[in-house]
Amino acid sequence: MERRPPMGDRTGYRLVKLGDAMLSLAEETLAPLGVKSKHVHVMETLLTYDGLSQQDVSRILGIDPNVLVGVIDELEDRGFAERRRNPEDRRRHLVHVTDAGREAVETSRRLLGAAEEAFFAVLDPAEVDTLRDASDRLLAAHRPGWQSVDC
Amino acid sequence: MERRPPMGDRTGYRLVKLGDAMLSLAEETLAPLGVKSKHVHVMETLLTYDGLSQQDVSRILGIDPNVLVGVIDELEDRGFAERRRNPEDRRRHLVHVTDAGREAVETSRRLLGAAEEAFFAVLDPAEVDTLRDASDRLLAAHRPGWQSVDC
DNA sequence: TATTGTTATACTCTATAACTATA
DNA sequence: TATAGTTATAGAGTATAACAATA
Repeated sequence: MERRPPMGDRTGYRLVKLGDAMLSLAEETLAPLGVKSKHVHVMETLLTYDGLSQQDVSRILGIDPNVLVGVIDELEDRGFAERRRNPEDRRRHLVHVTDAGREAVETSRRLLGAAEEAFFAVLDPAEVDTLRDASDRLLAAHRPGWQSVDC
Repeated sequence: MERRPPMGDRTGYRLVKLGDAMLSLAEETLAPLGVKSKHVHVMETLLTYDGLSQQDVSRILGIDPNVLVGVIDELEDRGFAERRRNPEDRRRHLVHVTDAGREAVETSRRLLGAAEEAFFAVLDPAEVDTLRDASDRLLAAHRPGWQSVDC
């Protein structure tokens, strides 16, 4: 007999499941690069802003500083980043993204772009626009720190 | 200085964050009832279909049978469900939702409905419809077993 | 004294496999 | 032998607090 979860009608339930699906898509897409999405997020952030401390990165991404330690350890293991002491404040690290790391980020952009394009192919372009726009406004309204963080 | 995560432009990243936000909304809304969303999901499923075994429930909801054991233990602790042996196959349990459980489910529907209405208030009704419809089609296309499971 | 990065700890989730009782 | 429910165990993720080096 064919049965389905009765909460499937609820928009919120669908969006939770859709979020899961998008995360799985990202992780599966990035697996061949030997990294998870959080590694790419950290590298993207480091490449966008100059001279960030680990604290800055953790504030921008909303991940705990103690978690960031492990992520950067793993980036160093893969040769994608290097910790350098900040000479102006020797408590801080300036985390440098290597050429290999930059290349990995560029590949990840290409792979994720293609994966998402395929994923959203079942929708009209106008629907994808609405998804982009509506999710942005919902997060701006309900997630403090979604748009920008002071640091 | 004001800084934001550079991946915030990616639709997939937004939908992951939106899924997180929706899950938090549900858990915070249900907290006063002393249950998490998974407990409500199990009760909703039991109330919708008669005579389900725990295996059936775990197939419909996509949660592992060993996890379901703990969820039903907790529902019994709160007086929301009772395990009864199936006399036709004494290996199986018929899980019965008590009156208190049924009442909790009804309250949860009311609370979640109100919480979602407030959450989506920043959108036009047409945008909410698109969100509902697009998420359904994306899940149908990419999540095997989203629509229905055989059991 | 306060802050940055790090380590230690505990708690939750999840996934796998082993075990029991029934069939 | 196979299945339903249960238990045991290990791994990942997360959150909190303590700690060393530096300011």
